[in-house]
Amino acid sequence: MEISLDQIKEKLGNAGLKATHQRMVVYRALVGVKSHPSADKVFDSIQSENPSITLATVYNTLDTFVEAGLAKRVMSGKGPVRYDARMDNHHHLICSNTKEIIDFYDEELNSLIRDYLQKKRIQNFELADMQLHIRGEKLNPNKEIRIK
Amino acid sequence: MEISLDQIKEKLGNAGLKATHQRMVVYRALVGVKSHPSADKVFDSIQSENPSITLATVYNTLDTFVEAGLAKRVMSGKGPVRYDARMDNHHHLICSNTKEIIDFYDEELNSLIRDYLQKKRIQNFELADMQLHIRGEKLNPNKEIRIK
DNA sequence: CTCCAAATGATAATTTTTATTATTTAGAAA
DNA sequence: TTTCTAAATAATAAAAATTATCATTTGGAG
Repeated sequence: MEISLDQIKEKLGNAGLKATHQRMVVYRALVGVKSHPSADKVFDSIQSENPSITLATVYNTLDTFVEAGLAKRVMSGKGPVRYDARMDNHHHLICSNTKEIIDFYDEELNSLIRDYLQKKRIQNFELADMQLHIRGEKLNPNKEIRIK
Repeated sequence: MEISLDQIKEKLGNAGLKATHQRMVVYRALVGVKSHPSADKVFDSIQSENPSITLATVYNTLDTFVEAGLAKRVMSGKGPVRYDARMDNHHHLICSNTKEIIDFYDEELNSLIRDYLQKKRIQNFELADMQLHIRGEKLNPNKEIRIK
């Protein structure tokens, strides 16, 4: 179930962004690639179909998406910044070995943390979002991570 | 209560690292500067007293510290990687406005999350550490953030 | 359709980080 | 204490990541 161009156009519109060809392509790549790609990886993945789109444009576009609330930056430790188009609250398992960033959706955990922070009353700080970085190593790099 | 050179020497020794002058200086700066400095900031802060220490050495040294378990990388979004010498489990409030990274120590929160993850049984993944990135904005950039 | 602010391409430049290699040094062993 | 050696550092250079500049193009409001 790939995202359609119309859906992307709508997303961009809702975010107050012009629906340019470049943005459509970058957004589709970001959603499609899954693995929380770096700007460079996005560039690579669109390169052959769209040779005219510059790496600088990819950077700018991803930046724009982050500003507009269409993507998040995810940090992995070393190396380039990586991006995530999934905006619903979720967490990340970060494998120091394979550099994979694996989504960890867990509504129960979300509310656990959210409620706790709420209770804490952090003053002079408007919370935008929070995510848990769970760092570790895959024991078998070739196998998937199974939760529960 | 500044950390003494002997204490640093001991820390380095325990981590299996030679206690070189450069490492002592970088470590002291890292602990002293508080604000989760970037390599560049560490370099700046030691520069005048230690003009012979190269930026490359600062990078290498910080890297070595991370490998050896004496420091952690902290990511702030944009900009360079920042480092944290505090190794006990704690979280970070990240102000998108001032770029500040503020420590958030909370033992109750730690065990809340730790216990939850334990219960979840994440397979094929050896957990090293976890930290919560709490992103937001200081309402008044000049005032402190108060918790509870 | 026209028009213009906004976006992009095509660089160039900067910033951040890593690599290379000759020289120096901490600390183990004599 | 002195000697010796593997490890660490300085002094680059280079690479990787990111941002800036500015002339040209374009989405979409009117």
